[in-house]
Amino acid sequence: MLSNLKQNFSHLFEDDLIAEINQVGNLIHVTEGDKLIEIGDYLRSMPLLISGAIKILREDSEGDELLLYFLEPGDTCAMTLTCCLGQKKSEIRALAELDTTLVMIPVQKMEEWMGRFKSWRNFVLASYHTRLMEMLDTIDSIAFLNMDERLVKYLRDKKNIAKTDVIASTHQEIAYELHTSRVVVSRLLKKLESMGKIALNRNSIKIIEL
Amino acid sequence: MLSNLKQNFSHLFEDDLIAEINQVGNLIHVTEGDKLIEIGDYLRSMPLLISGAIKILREDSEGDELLLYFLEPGDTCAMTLTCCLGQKKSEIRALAELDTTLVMIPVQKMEEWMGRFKSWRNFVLASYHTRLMEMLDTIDSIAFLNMDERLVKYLRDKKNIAKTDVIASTHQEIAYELHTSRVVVSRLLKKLESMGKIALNRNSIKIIEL
DNA sequence: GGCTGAATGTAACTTTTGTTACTGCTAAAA
DNA sequence: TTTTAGCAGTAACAAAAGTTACATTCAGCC
Repeated sequence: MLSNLKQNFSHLFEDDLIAEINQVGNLIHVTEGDKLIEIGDYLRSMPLLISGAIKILREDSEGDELLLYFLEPGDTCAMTLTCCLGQKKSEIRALAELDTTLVMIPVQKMEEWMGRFKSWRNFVLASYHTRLMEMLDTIDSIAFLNMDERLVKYLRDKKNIAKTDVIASTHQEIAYELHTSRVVVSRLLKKLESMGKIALNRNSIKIIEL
Repeated sequence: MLSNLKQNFSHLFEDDLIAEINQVGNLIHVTEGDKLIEIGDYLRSMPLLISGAIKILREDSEGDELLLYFLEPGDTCAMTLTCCLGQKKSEIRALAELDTTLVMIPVQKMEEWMGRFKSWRNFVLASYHTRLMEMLDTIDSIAFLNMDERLVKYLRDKKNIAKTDVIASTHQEIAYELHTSRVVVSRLLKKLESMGKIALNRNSIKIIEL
């Protein structure tokens, strides 16, 4: 575990802290599609992402979803931080977007480290910063962009996260994450295809140039 | 200033910290409509809200606005926190919604206090928590609600912030903050009036029952 | 090979939101 | 008092998004 940890976090944490994380952290692997957090869960540990990607989703009153953002290696879940510290229920759902490896840190430790390690404090604050910025970005998208532009952004994000030009999603799945309907997604995808920007196949979309 | 401080923050901070805030903090008053932060500003101090209210706005590429949320007494600006610590430009605009009193804390102090005062750490973390929750709420509104519901929510919020049933805004102002057009706002307000929920007057809206 | 269920394509229509254009009203300035 | 600028009301239309309904295609299974 140490080697993996260092790869993503050594530039952030001093060796002492890395060693402690190595001691108390719990290394876990999850597979694409696995659920990590459900809305309403109480959380007792926070994740440090070693590899893979996690998607964070919000749910409306009808049970429909909206993709908020992705977590990538080196990230932690800011929502979890605040939930742990405040003993609050989770307001979001977290699913593995890819096969993912993470280190789980017990709440007590993260509180203790806030006092002991300046680098930990900075990491936690920086995490909040990036998360607030991601949320702003999400707000920009849904408030300022039309669905066709949001779809293009979504495809770009997916491509960057999975590091591949072929996105393995159905139109229905995309519709869920953008909080719209399958018909709308099909319509707009077709338009993108006719513009030569993507190629459509059953269960997958190839990005040509976006 | 001490007395004001204690009123809003004494349950959060130990006396030592209150005393220090009293020493290094800079008490300022602003009038409704005053601009506190512009997009792109570098921030060198963080505000603690004593009285009044601040509205936080986001801007799109065309220069149009969107109301994100309000800050109330006892709050601080989470965006400012991250900007200060990360030496980043502000991503938001802050305007005085009401006549407002705040204490400005220099960046160096807030960093120092993070190490020295547990209560300060908790306050900063709790601030991030509430702000993330507010942002989630904003996302819920724009992603899941129709304009008529958003308008109702907006009017309720305004009423609660100003603690009055009469909202002194033009339709144009409301349209800016909801990122829609004046005609749409007029239309929906008229509908609310015909349902007996509000009463419309020039430059003001009286909330009857929402 | 034929069956089946999921995925996709598409037309037709509705609803919601945004836009344009013009009206009249009101408060404050001249 | 008259003028004027900003505010509000509303009709008519356009665009974006959501809905319904049905046809077609495809992969995997029997």
